[in-house]
Amino acid sequence: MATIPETPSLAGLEAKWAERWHDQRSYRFDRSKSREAIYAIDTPPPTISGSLHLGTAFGYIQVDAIARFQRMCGREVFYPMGWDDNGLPTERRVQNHYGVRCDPTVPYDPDLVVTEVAKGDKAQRPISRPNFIDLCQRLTSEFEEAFEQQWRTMGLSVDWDLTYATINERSRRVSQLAFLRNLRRGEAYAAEGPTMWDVDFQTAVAQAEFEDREVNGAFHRLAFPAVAGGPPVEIETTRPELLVSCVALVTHPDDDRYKHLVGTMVITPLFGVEVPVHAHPLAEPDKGTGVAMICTFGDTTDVVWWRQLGLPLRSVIQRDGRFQAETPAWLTGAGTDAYAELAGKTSQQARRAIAELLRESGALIGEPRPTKQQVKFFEKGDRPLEIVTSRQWYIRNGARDDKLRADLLAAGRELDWHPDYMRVRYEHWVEGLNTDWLISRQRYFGVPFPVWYKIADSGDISWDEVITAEDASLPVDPQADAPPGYDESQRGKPGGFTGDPDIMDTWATSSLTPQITSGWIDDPDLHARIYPFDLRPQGPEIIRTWLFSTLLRAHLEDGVLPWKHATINGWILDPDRKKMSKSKDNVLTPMPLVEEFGSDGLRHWACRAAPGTDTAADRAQMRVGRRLAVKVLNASKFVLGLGSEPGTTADVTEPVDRAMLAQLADVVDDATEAFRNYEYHRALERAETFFWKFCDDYVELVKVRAYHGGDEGRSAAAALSIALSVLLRLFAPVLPFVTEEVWSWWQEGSVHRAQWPASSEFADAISDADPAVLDVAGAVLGEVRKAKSAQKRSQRHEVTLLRVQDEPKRLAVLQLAETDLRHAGVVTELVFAEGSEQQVLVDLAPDAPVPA
RNA sequence: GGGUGCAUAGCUCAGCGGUAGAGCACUCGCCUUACAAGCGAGGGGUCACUGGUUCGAACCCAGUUGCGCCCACCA
Repeated sequence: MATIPETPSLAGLEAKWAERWHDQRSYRFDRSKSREAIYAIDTPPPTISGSLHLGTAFGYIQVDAIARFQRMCGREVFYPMGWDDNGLPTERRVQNHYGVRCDPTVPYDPDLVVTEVAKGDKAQRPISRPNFIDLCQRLTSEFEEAFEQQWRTMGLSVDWDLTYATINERSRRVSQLAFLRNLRRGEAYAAEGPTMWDVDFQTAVAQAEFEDREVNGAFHRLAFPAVAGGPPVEIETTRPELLVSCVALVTHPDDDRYKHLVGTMVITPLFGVEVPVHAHPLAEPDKGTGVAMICTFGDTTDVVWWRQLGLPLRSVIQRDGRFQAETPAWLTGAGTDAYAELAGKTSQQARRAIAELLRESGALIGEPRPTKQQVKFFEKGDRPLEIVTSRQWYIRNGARDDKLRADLLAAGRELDWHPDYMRVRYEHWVEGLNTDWLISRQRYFGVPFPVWYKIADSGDISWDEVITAEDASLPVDPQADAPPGYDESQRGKPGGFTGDPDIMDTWATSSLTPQITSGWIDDPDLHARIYPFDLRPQGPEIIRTWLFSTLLRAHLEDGVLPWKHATINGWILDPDRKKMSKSKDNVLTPMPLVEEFGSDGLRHWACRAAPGTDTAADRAQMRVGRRLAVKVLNASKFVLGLGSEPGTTADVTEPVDRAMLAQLADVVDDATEAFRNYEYHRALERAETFFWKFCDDYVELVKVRAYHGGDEGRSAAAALSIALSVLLRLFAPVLPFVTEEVWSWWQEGSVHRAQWPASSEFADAISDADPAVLDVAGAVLGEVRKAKSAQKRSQRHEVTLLRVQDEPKRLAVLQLAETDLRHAGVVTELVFAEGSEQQVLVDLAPDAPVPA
């Protein structure tokens, strides 16, 4: 047992205890426990970057408080930590960090040397795919170490032997096996079709990764001559450059203005292509002229029309976002000349060019009218998404399967959400799904699809002849490994094979975090002990991605819910209540705040916020936490400095002491109930309010008696030490450092492995206790303090006469605390008088003569 | 446009049927043998607005306004 320092301090507590917890494996998961005795958390793997964001820390600290509570309740907590190092963010970071880019045609260079490049240096040298992946792994492992250090400093009670990375071998194996099983059951499939495409990253993008942004556009009004003569048909478009891809016009079937046109042919301006006019209910009479141009493809509605009306495919935009160089086959004559002006241009460039051509030709009616429009972007992208035709892998998600959709909605209702209203976001997402989940990405750093394709004797790839990897061989890299029954010499040869070039979307891996961490494939014993998990904590913005996709994979694989509870944390706002974001340059990182307020101060701030509630990054609130931690140190020093050995409940005989413990019993019951319901903030609030009252009123009342010893003094000392033990444990989940420090002064072992307090521990010290004693005495003491303050006297100033008038019943209660009240108020004479209402009269002694 | 959450002291937030709360900030005091990085006291609020339910509403219901977020919206 350590000695109590003369002046206790928070300085150095993080370093001291984080190291000791690590060395002693304080939070090691004991896998010998049975399922009922285990609490399993499906920890979110934070995206690896240079430093943690304060918002990330905010959410993880709340989860840690829950984990610590469950551990103290006697459950073995399975609390892993993952690193999301998979996918695009890492690729982009490697590109910028080392000034390289992946070029699969470059051969592997085993001696490649790269160095960090200066910021803003945009030059990127091409390197091979294996070299590129090496760099991704090198960079992420550096960041992982830094992250772990920061988390430990903030006191996360993670078992650091249970870390995982979304790109490591186990994750690749689990991802590939789950995919193959989806494929066998018909839940995964490949399809060729129009796909939302990012022209910069040159990859397909899934519905969940779209976001709308407002951009400046312009309506161009165009005239289409009718083949049969008569007035031309006018349309409005914001994408005139797609005129070359126009395959039809469309109008609403009930629009009387245009009914006569349906079934007729018109001619595209400039390009001279004859296209039909169709009727379709998705055409909106009040948009533009009421007649829309259908192109392959300008937007998702075009895709619907194209499918339902059986229109031809006339795409010209390539995967790099540029108009193809060759003149499209459907153009002749003047159309060929017009196209020459567009070939090789980007959409933006083509738009300007075509507007000029249209103006010259007279097909443009009036000038383009500027407008603001909402356009779909890849959330990480810089240019609008285009729609290109490509072959992609999908997993069924209920978008086109009513039974599956209904099952997933039912699963969402079965899950316990904290707060409950977050469930609605999930339901809306599932109800609004309109495409299956696109899981393939045309990128490099990620989990490859474990499939190959046969190459026909003609040399053509037979995309329908899929060769799948054997389960036991996983993980495989089809770019490096030959499929079963083939050898490497047959790669790319007629009669041979070719590997699938794509990788899986990062969510296709992270949707399997429960399977990855639980040992689904390679550790069935562990899997049985922790799966399904108890808790999935996460942010609100990834309900539609991570939460939904995890639930989907578990449903498809096992037909079960992967966890019982989901907690959704709130956002961190800057002090002006604006959402923090990098673009606003108002992002705070946690470590400087830890420096200033201590980890306990930061944790206190995070745990004062209700689950799911957006919270301002308020330094004043963190200072409050720091103050509380300091107070815990000092109050503990006082209690433990009373000298005697810790008292027992039998020593607590005085009414004031019993009243305090009776009130504490209620606090313990309430805090326990709150924590069980994931309301860590209520538990903290209850404990904290009690603690300050305990310090200000109870300790002040009994201090002198405790010093004096005897039976009465022993009663106070015992009550104080019982209360301290309980309070330290109540605070332990939120203030792990200061509580552990104090615990180490007088107890064996860690407070974080101590039993969560129960009021039954001191039940025999509070039987027949009247909790009002403390309140009544505290109120009178308050009157004494007020009188001294009003007369600008020290609180140690003598009260020559204290006269309390009150109802007999309250007087009787007050008399139980008479001696303590005399000591605390420095009262010489105390008089009680019965009366109908409370009146307190305080006579202060005249100022003492100044000693000569 | 649909959904959802929020609106309580100058600020940040608890409270969610039973006499309006905390911290910060502000004012005035106090070296008081746990703590001056402390302690005591004080001022400060039609609980957004309008109706309703109730003996009683900050709290429940309906509507209104403002703010945030999610989804839809590319002619």
